[in-house]
Amino acid sequence: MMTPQVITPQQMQQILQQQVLSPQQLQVLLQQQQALMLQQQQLQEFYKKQQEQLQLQLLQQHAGKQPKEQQQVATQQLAFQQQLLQMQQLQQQHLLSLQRQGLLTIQPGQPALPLQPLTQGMIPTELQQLWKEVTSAHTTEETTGNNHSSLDLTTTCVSSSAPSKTSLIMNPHASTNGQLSVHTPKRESLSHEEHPHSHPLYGHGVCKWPGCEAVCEDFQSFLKHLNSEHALDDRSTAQCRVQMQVVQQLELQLAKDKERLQAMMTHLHVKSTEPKTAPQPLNLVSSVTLSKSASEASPQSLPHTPTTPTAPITPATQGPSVITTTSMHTVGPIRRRYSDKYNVPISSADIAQNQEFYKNAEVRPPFTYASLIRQAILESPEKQLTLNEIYNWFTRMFAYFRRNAATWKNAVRHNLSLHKCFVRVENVKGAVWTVDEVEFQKRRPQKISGNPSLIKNMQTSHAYCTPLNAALQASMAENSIPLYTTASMGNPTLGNLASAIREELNGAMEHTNSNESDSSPGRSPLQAVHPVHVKEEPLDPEEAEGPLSLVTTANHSPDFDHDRDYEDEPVNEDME
DNA sequence: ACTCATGTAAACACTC
DNA sequence: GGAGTGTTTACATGAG
Repeated sequence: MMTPQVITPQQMQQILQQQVLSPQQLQVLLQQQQALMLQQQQLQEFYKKQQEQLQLQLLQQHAGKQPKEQQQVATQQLAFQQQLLQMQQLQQQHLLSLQRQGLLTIQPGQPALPLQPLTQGMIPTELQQLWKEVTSAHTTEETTGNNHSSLDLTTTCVSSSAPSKTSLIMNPHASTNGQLSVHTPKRESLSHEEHPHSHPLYGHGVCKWPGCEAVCEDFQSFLKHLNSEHALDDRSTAQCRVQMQVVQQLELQLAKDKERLQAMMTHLHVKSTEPKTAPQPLNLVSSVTLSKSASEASPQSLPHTPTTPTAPITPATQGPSVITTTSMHTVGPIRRRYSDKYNVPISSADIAQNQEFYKNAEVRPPFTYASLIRQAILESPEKQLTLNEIYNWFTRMFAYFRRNAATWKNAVRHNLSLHKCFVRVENVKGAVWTVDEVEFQKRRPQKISGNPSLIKNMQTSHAYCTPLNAALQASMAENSIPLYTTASMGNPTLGNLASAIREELNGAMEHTNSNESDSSPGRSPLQAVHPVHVKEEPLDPEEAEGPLSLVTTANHSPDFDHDRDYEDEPVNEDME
């Protein structure tokens, strides 16, 4: 019985998976928080009913010995209230956690943060179960007088009279999830003896007991606090039970997430490998490599990774053509927008694999023509290419550009002419195109929400920075740096890349500021060249080649003659 | 609503 | 004259 008022596991999944919440999703969450207020009222009613029911029971069964029973009832009620409070606090902690991660925003007026008398996220059924469980545990404890027996709530619940049925129903996880070995002070002490300076419940001078956050200056005081405030009692037991449920739910969510991820990857794998065993996609969410084993992660193959599994950002126009390359052949020239290209969350997946992926899969690369052109030029040994060489680079690097030549070639020419960052230079054997990095940097400040200069410099960085990788990095920067940060956690290579990128970013920032101070990459051929045609702002050759010094293009120079491969190979112009 | 970046199409001029 | 190259304009689209 999952009510929409609580943050359901599914929603938690989304939160955990997406890393980014759309405004709509945030809105939904906020609305849910508001709905929690209504839920609260229901809880209060339920609580009253429970009280009445209990009172009635007690009156009927134990008319005589009231004092003790009443005391017991009072204790139970207190425990229940504490239980509710604890649930509420836990939920708030979750919300706070989400907030800290930037996954959830809660408006100041929202009722989620201020403590409420009752839990906000519990549904009546759960509360009822908890209530029965707590009371049963309490009863058992009272009757047996044995504190230790209450440690295993599962057992005690079963042995208790009335609520045992519900407890059983409620405990399928508990039974497996560790016999509910409540964190007794004794146990805590043991654990801390093993690790004198670390305790799961102690950190940053604060007691991390759920909902506590008491300040403990040192570990000793924390232990005192732990033994005094969180001793074995109903409250602690209830809190423990709640925590158990939280963990169980999270585990459940994780399992579901994994399942979903597996399904996604399986699905994508089937399609992407359909035409040819295309290598890995470049921009799957990095979390894939984290959550899945290497063997499982292999099928990842979506170039345009949806931020959310349920709501891919890949537009409809791109959906089919992205993976099913066979469809591309029949589609022909498609006039479409790729405005999502910069919204694609791209992880720092294996560069070579990415390259291979686009080489083989007729997938539209999620990069602008300008970026690609620039990269083609920067990748060349002398940072200059003829138009035809640019064409060849496109066809060589992207299977996608082996079709619809008229369209994209026109686009390439259009971009070369349109953007000031591309400078045409007369060569002895004709004209070549170069990149003016300064202009290129000027070109895109608005698109980048983060740091505009990052992209640029990221793109110009690294010897192993293939064109794809550069574009990937740009995309990463335009989306969220943490993406490749997380990726680095799971992959040493990626980690190196990530750190290298960070270094590069730092250096590049300075570089950008100080600008043209760096030396030119030594393009000797160009020195004998006069820029015959320069758009609007004349640039002397040095300026044109200036900021490229970061780029070391050793990678592709040897096989640059591969251009001929596609040169000789007539480009398929089937769309015309 | 507006601006901007981008993609696509097309017309045109120029050169080889 | 045709192909390739380069420029320019126009329009559509999506994002901010």
